[in-house]
Amino acid sequence: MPDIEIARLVDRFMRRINASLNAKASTFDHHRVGPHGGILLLTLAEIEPARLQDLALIMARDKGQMSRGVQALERKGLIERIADPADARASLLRLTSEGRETVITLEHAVAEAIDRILTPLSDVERRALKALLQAV
Amino acid sequence: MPDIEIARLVDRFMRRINASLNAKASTFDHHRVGPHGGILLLTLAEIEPARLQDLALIMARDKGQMSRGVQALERKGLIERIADPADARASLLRLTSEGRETVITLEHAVAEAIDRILTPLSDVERRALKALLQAV
DNA sequence: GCCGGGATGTTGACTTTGTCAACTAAGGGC
DNA sequence: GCCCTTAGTTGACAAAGTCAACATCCCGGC
Repeated sequence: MPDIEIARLVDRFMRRINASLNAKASTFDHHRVGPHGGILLLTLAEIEPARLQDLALIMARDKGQMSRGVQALERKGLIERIADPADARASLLRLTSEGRETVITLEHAVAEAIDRILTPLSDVERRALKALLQAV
Repeated sequence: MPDIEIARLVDRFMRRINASLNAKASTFDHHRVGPHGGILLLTLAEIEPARLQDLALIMARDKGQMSRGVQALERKGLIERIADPADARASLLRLTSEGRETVITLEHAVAEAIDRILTPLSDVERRALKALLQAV
C-alpha cells in the first residue's frame, strides 16, 4: 500500500525549487530562458551531443514541446545543431560556448536554491536522497 | 557543493507520475478534476477542515490559483465551505461525501502509479525516500 | 529499386497552470 | 474611528503541456 504522500511531497519539493529560483531569476537569468529552458540546458550539458528525442525522453516531455524549447534556445545562441551523420532526419544538439557559460551560471543558482531547501538534511542524507531518486 | 542533479531527478519523477496518471485518467477521473484538482483533493483530505490560504501554503501555490481551483471543485460538488467561526473573512473547506469518494478513487490510482514507478525500490528504501522528502 | 510501416522533427490549435497586481471586505492594535 | 494587515476574488496575461497532422527519412522485405 504505497503512499500518496510521496506524490505530494515530490510536487511540493519541485515547487519550492522553482519558487526559490523564480524569486532570484533576475539576478542570473540574463537570457530569460525561464525554468523550462534552464533545465533543458542543464540536462543537455550532461548528455550532449544529444538528439531532440533523447532530450525529450530523459526529461519526460512532449517532443513537440521540446522542439519549440530547443528552437527558442537556438535563437538565443545557446544551443546549436549539427547534422547527425548516422541519421539525416535528426540533428545533434550541442551547447555553444555562450550556452556553456549560461549553464555554469545556472548551476550556481540551482545549487544554491537546492542547498537552501535541503538545509534540514545532512550530507549523508542528501547523498541517500540522490541515490534513491536515481534508482527510480 | 550540492547537486543540480537532484532538481532534474525530482522534476523527472513528478513528470512520470503525472504521465502515468494522465494515461489512465479516463478510467478514474470521472469528475475531470485533472492533476491540479486531484492533488488538491488529496491534500485537503489530509488536513481538512482547512482555509484556502493553508492549502495554498502547504501546496506551495498561488492563492489566486488556489481560489479558482477550489471554486471548480466546489461547482462539481466535491468540496464545500463552511463559515470560519473565528474569522469572517475566511471559510473552512471540507470534502463533501462525494468528494470523499473521489478521494478514495484517486488514492487508489495514485498509489498504483507510484507503485509502478517505485518498483526498483525495496520497502525499506521507499520508507527512506518518504522520510527524506518529509524532512525537506 | 521500391514499398510500406515506423521513427524524427515541426507545426497548429488548444487546454491547463502559473504569475502578478488590483480590489473588496474583515481582523486587530492603538 | 483610523490605519495597517490579512483572506479571498478577480482580471489579464505568460508559460507549459497535450494532441494530432504532417513532411521527411530510415529500414526491412520483396
